[in-house]
Amino acid sequence: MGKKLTKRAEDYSKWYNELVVKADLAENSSVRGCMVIKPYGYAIWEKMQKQLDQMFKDTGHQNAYFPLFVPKSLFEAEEKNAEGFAKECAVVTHYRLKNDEENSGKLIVDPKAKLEEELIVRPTSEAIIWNTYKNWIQSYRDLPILINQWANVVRWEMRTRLFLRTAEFLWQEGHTAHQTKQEAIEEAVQMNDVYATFAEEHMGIPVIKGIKSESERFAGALETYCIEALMQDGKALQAGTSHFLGQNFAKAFDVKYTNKNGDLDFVWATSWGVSTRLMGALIMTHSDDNGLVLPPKLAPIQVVIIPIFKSDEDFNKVSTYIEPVIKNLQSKGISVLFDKRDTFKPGFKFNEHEIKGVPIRIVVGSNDIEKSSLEIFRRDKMEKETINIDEVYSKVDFLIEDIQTNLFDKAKNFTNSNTREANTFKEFKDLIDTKGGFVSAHWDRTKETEELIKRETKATIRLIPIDGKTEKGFCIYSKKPSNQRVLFAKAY
RNA sequence: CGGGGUGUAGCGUAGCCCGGUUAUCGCGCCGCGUUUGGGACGCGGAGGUCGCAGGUUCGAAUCCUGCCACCCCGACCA
Repeated sequence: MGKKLTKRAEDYSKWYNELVVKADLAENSSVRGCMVIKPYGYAIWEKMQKQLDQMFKDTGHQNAYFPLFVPKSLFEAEEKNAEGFAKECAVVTHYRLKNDEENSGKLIVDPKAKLEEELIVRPTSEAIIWNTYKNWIQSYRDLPILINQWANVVRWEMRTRLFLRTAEFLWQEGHTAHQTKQEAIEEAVQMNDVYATFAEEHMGIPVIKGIKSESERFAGALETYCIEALMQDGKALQAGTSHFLGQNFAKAFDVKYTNKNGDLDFVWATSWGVSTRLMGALIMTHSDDNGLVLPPKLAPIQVVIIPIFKSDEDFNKVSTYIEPVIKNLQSKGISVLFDKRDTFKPGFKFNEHEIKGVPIRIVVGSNDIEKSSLEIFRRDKMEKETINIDEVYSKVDFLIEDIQTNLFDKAKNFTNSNTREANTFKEFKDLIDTKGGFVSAHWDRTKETEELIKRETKATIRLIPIDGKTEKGFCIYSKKPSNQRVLFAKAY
């Protein structure tokens, strides 16, 4: 582990990368575009998984698992979806290797083992799932189907970035089938709300809820709901999406049910997902130049206790002094690490846990035993104080709450103060170029204008706000009338 | 797929233009000792097919050819 992290102003993406590696979250793999998620990073992902999963269960969903491979014929069934993903698919063409006779010890693909039909490694599972649902659905009594899958998917991206865009990533994808259009739309909106709640209350990341413009919409969807968050470098990150798929997939896979009147009808569908990209959002939202900052709800270690000792005798005294505190905190469900390693000096440990974003640190030594005290430190504000050992329980309870709230509030303020209105194209360009952040502006709702603005400024429409107020105005680019502002930003 | 760049120890690098001792330095790693309330220090040590293949040469990390990999900027994207 090196010294301080690079200042983020110099080069944000370098800073981000270095942080991910130093905080021991993940590293680039030797496999093209893929990453290795290290135990500490995975522990955070597991906490996110567990909490999200509970929210899915609370809204009536169940987990299931579907195949990794999608036969090409199924994949191409829903044309728009297939077209949207075609350029980034890994394809399995053979099922066997054999010894290379000209090059001993090496293997080659056996040309005799060519598959009749190629298998696509899922970039998303709509096709394979809808092909399965076809057999599950006959009557209105079979509906709704509310299923979620935790899985890995592969998208062969040209350029990759740890957590934000890797060739393989972990995610959850919900796929639901409903009797009515209304019910499906409500489901899609509900799950987008679940994502927003999770982002804000668990991750401490303020998000804006909205609808994607047609060109940013998921391939095969009629409507894409999304949450967007603003990162510390002023760029936006799509944190989650929920799609109303209409009857597109039902029609493509011929999924019909008999309704109460005895008529055949296509079902209505939704799909929704969040991925390990959320880890990227977490890192970029809260981190500072001292490293990662974790909200207590997602921190694998909430409290680290560092003993100061010179000898075994010292250690035993400190250990006896602090043991009841550890037991008590753990009994309340708080995860505590007693860092008793004698192979590292205290100063090293302080820094290590700061880089890893541990929310609370407690330091105890023989000085404290005499005074019945201990030192307690909060990572978010980098503040420490010495308190009486009896106060530690109420203090920890308070800090766990307070750090969670403080992180959200801080990020919320940042987002608010980096969301600005533009009324002319010149103003717009200025804001995008010099300040970044979200820019709220009128748009004429045409693809053409959206494309031209993107080409000239690199900013895209992140979303059409759901709670956005209507307001008469004129498109900043075409000057045609508009009745609602939309949010633009440069995005990841 | 277009434009640019880089491959030297686990990581970061010097040397390459102008070929010539045992391939440089820092971090990290191992051993011993002293240290331990904010990233310790001293001494000793281990670790290299200089991306791969071929060529030129008495001699190649260095020059030439081909290949491969990765990075950055575009296009694509959760």
